[in-house]
Amino acid sequence: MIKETSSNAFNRKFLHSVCRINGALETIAGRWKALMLIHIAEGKNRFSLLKQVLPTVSDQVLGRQLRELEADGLIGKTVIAEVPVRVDYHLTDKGTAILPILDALAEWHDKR
Amino acid sequence: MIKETSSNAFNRKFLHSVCRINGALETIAGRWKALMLIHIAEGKNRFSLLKQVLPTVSDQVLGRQLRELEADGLIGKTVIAEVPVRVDYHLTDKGTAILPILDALAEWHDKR
DNA sequence: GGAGTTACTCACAAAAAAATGAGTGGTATA
DNA sequence: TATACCACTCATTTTTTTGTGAGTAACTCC
Repeated sequence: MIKETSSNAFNRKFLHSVCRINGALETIAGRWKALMLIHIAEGKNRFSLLKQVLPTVSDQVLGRQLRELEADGLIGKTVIAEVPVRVDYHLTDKGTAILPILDALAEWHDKR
Repeated sequence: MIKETSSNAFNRKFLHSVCRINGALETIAGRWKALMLIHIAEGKNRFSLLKQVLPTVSDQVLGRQLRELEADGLIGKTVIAEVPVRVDYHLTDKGTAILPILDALAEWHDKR
């Protein structure tokens, strides 16, 4: 049973309506997403390659975060009919555009 | 009973160790924090003023996020012995430095 | 004495995010 | 036939985050 009026969902919508920052933060705040974007940019652009560099992420979370990044337009995917199937991910323009902001965040974090 | 080795906590530490972005995101990803920072910058710098502009936030969450922002060095507080007691918040240098990054995020979010 | 103001805090409940363990389908190699 | 690879997906549990409702202290005004 879904409560349409749960405060939680209501508050999320409220925040989206008053400020776009919340939308932006939601698309990149998934625990592994920032690192996934960076790795994809550097050529670790497949499910199994990402698992190598993020060894402790669970399959399910990795799969879901890939789907979400795709749905939010930060990455695209190409299915290559090799054997076994191979799927390559790449950053879209929007995905590429977030990288300098992530850098800025990292630098900011070192401030005193 | 606390599991020191829960994957959840382990993964968080792992991410912090490999990339500062995750630390930065954690400090600002609380649902209300970005907006709180902006309002404090604009003079809505007290508990009750923040409640006015964020009417649906709960007292507990507002209080906790203020504590966290303070612990992370983004805001400072001044207790003024009026009656009733009054507490003013202000952005630190670090808190001020995040504002342009938040703006950049908002702009980025509008990209196609 | 009772109500109101400010700035919280606490125990608890609900919702969301992340993790676990197993399973799918196609192909190819031992 | 059995095992392995790749790229997932599912049902379920665990952990974290957010929200609810009530309560606190100190003081003032009626």
